Amino acid sequence: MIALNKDDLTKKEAGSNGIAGRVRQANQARILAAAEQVFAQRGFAGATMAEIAAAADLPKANLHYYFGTKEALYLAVLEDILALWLDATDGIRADRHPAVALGGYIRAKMAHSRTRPLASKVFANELLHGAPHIRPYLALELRRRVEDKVPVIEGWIAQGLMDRVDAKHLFFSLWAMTQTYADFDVQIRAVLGVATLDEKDFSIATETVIRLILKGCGIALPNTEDH
Amino acid sequence: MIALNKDDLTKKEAGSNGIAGRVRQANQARILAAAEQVFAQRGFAGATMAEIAAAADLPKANLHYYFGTKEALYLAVLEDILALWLDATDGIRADRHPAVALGGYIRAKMAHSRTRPLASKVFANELLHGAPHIRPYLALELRRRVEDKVPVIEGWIAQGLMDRVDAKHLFFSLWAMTQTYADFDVQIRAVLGVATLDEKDFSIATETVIRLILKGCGIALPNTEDH
DNA sequence: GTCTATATTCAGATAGAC
DNA sequence: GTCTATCTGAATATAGAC
Repeated sequence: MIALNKDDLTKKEAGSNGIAGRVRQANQARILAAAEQVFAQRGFAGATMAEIAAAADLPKANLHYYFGTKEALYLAVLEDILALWLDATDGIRADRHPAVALGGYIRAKMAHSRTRPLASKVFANELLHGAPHIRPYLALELRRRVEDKVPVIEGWIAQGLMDRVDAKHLFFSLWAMTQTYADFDVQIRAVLGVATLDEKDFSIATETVIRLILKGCGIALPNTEDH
Repeated sequence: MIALNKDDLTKKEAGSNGIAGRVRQANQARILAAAEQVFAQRGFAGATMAEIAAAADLPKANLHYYFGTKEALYLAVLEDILALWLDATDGIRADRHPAVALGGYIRAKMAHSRTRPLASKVFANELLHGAPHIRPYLALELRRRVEDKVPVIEGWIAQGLMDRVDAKHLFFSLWAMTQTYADFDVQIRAVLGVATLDEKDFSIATETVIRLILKGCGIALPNTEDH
């Protein structure tokens, strides 16, 4: 399919944004997906451009052409992940009952661990080694996001909807309990004696975490069943 | 202090186990400590023998003389950590009240995160990348250890001392909640807005986790205050 | 825009002097 | 037993043909 029709060429700057732009987008997406996989498995230092190129089924020089350096490619992967990361907290709002909001948050984070384990691992690896590439982001964006949610939790406490629990440490526990199923899945699989974590394993995990957290925070089920 | 007195030489095989043996032990310990630090910060792939040597304040060739290869040194570090790891579960026994046993376990794991964060990070990094060096250990020793503790939890449930909670997933949550304070401390420090986690931070963290877990499992305080 | 062939850098490992 | 100097292999990056 090398031939291209007229419609494709009607786009402005067709030479770089038309067909070629599509090839570019497709190649970049393939490289990013391959890079996420290799960085998740090997870490930043352990990953090689050759392995990423092989996973993307493209020549090595292609990666440098699109992303310049290994570090720039890594940053591009991290950026995708970070955008994804913050969205999950959206459901934590003062107008919701804490059982619905926190239960939904746990479900979302667990679904995340199941569907995007590689993203979680890349992020975990970055944190584990002191977050050299995203420290500013943590201190600004993540911190602000948590600061936004703390008053919501404290509002629920003031309304008597839950116990007096330190909101920030509650988040640390939530992140840890849910992300461990992606980051440290080898350990979980070894203890459970299974080759892979299936839907049922995640279902039990999700219900266990929700139960521990909701009951642990003294949150009763809401009257209306609107979740 | 090159000269050595007669007493030192009276030891059997003095040449390799006497003074020299002590130097050997001291050097090996220094190398292991330096290696733990560098492996924790950089991961296995990111760590270099040169950096470990610099941290140990010894020439690079010395490391190869004592441990042969980088991988052998890494395995020696992991072995030390693994021995330490299993001991913490010792307090989980059927003859204890779950509030005492699990509360004590959480305290022990939290103390661990505070005093040996580097060990925790080396272990976390190994798990994160699929545990290539310790997979057999996980499937045998760790799994057996958990299998030993599951009946203890289920005994407490049968006695009505706690809710019906999946014992294995309870362990996954406990490990995650406590180790996150060592492994992902950058994230926690960023959100809390502090440069280092001090005793007070760990105190709040410990009480929060104990509260969440004990209440989350429906565990009431025991009658006798023997902890 | 794409890719082969190569330059450069750097880390793991060791030979051999002390 | 210890360490300097060096070898060897591998990985990032790029020059230049197509």
